Amino acid sequence: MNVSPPVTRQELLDRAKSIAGLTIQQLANKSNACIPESTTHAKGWFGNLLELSLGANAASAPEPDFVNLGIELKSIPIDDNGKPKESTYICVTQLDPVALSSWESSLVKCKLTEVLWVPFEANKNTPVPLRRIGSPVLWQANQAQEKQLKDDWQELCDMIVLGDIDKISSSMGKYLQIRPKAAHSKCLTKDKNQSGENTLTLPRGFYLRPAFTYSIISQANH
DNA sequence: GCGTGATCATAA
DNA sequence: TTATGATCACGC
Repeated sequence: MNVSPPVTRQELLDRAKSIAGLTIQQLANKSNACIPESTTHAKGWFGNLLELSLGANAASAPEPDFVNLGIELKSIPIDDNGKPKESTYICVTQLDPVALSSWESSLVKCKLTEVLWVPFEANKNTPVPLRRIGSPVLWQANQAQEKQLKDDWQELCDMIVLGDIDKISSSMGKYLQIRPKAAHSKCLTKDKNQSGENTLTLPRGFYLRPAFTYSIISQANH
């Protein structure tokens, strides 16, 4: 099945609503997709199926999934209580001071301008095909949320620009955190900070803490 | 290696 | 039980 990109945000939301309540098995059938027995070696599998099902541009580029709408698609695993099981990956942490000069032009803000969150059951005791898809939430940060994200981002980026990236801990940041994002811990990328010569460091990414994503997806019940 | 999609596995 | 640090798969 080849799904064309949605033309309007309402169309996108309608499509997401139409798959809410389905099991992963039912959604996979629509796309003639095979379900992995375990997600251990297919970590991004559901996210990819969701993109396919909703008509996202399958490009692996640092831009929103629905470029024409400026909307990012995120699947989010929840437990029996509806709480996120994991933090949510946003994007890589750029190490170029120029790219980090302002929140307004940051990759993080770009990705989080508007997000379609699609929760799904991820209880270990439930076989993958029987897990159900939840109600989608189309979200934009309110003023308080954006301020906190910006503050976290600014604090973390200040450290990167100053050459203190190795001092950054995942425990920093209230909503936003920086953690490793690589194939393995031996990966290296160039770190061109203000302190002088270029060094190599482990690639990292920005993540949203579960407490924050929970406040977002529970908006649906407010 | 970089960027996409993320979850795994173990220490705290 | 939770969160940090590490890792899996894929296209290019």
